[in-house]
Amino acid sequence: MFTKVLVAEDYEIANQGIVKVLNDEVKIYNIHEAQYCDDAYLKFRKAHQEEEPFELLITDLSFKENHKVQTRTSGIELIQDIRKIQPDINVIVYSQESRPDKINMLFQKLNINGYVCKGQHAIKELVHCIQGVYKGNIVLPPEVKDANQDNIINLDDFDIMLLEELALGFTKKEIVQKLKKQKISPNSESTIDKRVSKLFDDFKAKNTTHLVAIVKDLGLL
Amino acid sequence: MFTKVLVAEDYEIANQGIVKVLNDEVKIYNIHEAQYCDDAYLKFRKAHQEEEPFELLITDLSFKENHKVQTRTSGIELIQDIRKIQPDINVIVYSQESRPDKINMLFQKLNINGYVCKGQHAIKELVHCIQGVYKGNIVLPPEVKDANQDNIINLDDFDIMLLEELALGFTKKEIVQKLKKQKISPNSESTIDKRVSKLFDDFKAKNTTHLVAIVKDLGLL
DNA sequence: AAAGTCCTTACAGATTTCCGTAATCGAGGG
DNA sequence: CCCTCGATTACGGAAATCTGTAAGGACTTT
Repeated sequence: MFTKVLVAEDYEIANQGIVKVLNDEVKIYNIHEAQYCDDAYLKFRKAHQEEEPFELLITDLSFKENHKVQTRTSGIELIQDIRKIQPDINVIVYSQESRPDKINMLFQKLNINGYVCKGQHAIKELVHCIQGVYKGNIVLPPEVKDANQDNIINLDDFDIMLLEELALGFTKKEIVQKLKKQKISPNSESTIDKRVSKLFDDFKAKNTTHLVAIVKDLGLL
Repeated sequence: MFTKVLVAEDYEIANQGIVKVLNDEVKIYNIHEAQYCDDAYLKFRKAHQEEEPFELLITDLSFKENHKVQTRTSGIELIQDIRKIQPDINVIVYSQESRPDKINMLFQKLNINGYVCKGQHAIKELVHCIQGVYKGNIVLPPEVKDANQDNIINLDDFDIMLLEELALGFTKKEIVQKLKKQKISPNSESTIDKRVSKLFDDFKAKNTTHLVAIVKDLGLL
């Protein structure tokens, strides 16, 4: 089993809960805690420099900013930064987020090893996840397994970029100009039209405003 | 101090944490727990019928739906339903939500007595909140106190309704028709235009799509 | 009573959206 | 080689958005 673990979670009650679960259920005792993203990063770098690296990172996604100045505001950045130092580190994300698209994004873009959803069965799922990751598996939460069958709309980077620009209030003409300036193709207004129309169909949206509202609700932006 | 308390919180680790805090810090021992909204409601009604009512409800806002069928999905409905039975019950909401507008809404629309934000200092804040509510005070979280000074954009129900309709993809003409059908005034297209333009100014939005995106991000919808 | 303010409403024009049709181009299969 | 398919692009027109100006009513202030 893993011997040295870092838990990054700003919510102190949950932080204690995780430690307790690791102790009682998984028999891991060398556990370091961090309530701030920056703190987690520093602890990680120190351990790596001293050649006693962590084997597993369990982290939340969102960290509240408060009096202390934080350069990393989200667990995503933390994971990216830590992976730069130690690419093979095992990462389990432990977060409130339950939207399948967003969770899938974590697996695809960050190559995390496991995900546990804060919720009613967090203890059981966390134990199962740690054991699975230790065996080298990718452990999806039940929420995603269920949803993964159908209902997946394949959005490429261009679609996402379009949605982001639209959500920022840019007109299609402005987007076209940006694309031409950056020499990204396709970059004609009519293609943008077509693409967005396809998104209307995909998400059953009536117009651009509706589309952005839907996508925001789904957590894709 | 309060003697009989109901804790409604689906996240089991947090649930245990609250009980522990109430025991250790506030010396409350008659604590009943509920992991489901419906469960909380039934326990409450039973206690009230047996004339041993709860004095305080501590509840989360969001409850995950799962295998069990839940008629109440949110803590808001739970509070409303419980208030119908026992209007003077003290209610403390204990939730992830940190956006001032949303928290303010809870105080204004539901007349809750206190709010504690899940976070780094949840224990201290929870204790402080319970003690304040026991003295008959309304206890705002620090997040809201800080933000309440400036930065508040006053949205009336009409504005919210407009934003909701726009986010649902209705055109202004459709909204006008709805309003006329429901005999709600104002209901002219030009007033709708003016109102939305004012919202543009308030939120520094470039167009309707941008506006809805901003408002979604702020959590007002 | 007069002046000022705020909200509602009407109207008009420039711009943008939305949704057709149609032409072009490149990749791949028969 | 030709044909098809999908993606890109061009173009056009009805509808909707956005932004002005202006006028009327309710209310307050002086």
